[in-house]
Amino acid sequence: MDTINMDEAAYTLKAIAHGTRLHIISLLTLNEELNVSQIGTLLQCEQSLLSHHLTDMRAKGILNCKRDGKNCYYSLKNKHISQIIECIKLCNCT
Amino acid sequence: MDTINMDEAAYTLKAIAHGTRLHIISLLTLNEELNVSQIGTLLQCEQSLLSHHLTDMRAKGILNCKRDGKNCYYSLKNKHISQIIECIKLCNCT
DNA sequence: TTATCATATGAATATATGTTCATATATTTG
DNA sequence: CAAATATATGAACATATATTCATATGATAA
Repeated sequence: MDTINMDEAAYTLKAIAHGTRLHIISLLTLNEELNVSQIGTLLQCEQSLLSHHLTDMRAKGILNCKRDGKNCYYSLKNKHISQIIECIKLCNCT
Repeated sequence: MDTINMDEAAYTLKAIAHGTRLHIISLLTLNEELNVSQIGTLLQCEQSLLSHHLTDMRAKGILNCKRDGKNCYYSLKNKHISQIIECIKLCNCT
């Protein structure tokens, strides 16, 4: 309940409060890991923009990244994050 | 999983992705309803700023408001929203 | 070893969000 | 009705976030 925790929670929420980013989380909930091109194709998102999103989400502790040859595979750092989407949908359906 | 739902979810998330706003939700999780002055005291938040937050959260469907005399009592429109704080804390503790 | 593919980076710009301050409105009380 | 109290509003400003574009880096293959 203290302010500091709320700010930390807000920091994480801000990192995901965006349609494209939630979509990325959704894809990585279903797929364990995907490379940037795969995500780009699935999301119809331009390369550079997607890269910025991924880099930022990684910097903020939402995603993991591992390189394999030319490709970079992203995955969820903590799967609990997926629940947020479910939770919000419940809120939006009232 | 479709984009439109993600944008809707993002809209709601953006409305709460802020330390003060999460704190408001936390207070209203514990208290059912509180008036603006009470929230202001508990949060140590300046009147006008708090009012902007409350008005916006109301406009975006997070809060309900009912006037009783000079006071306005705010409450959560959908209690599911409280879970988000729990959920995020789990994510931040890894 | 250069051409190609996958991804990242940085600067510029556009847009959205948060904060402050002054002032307005609504309600109650004297 | 005038004063006091509770809350809201709007404009100005500050700051953060998103998007685009050009270019860089890293890795593989020809």
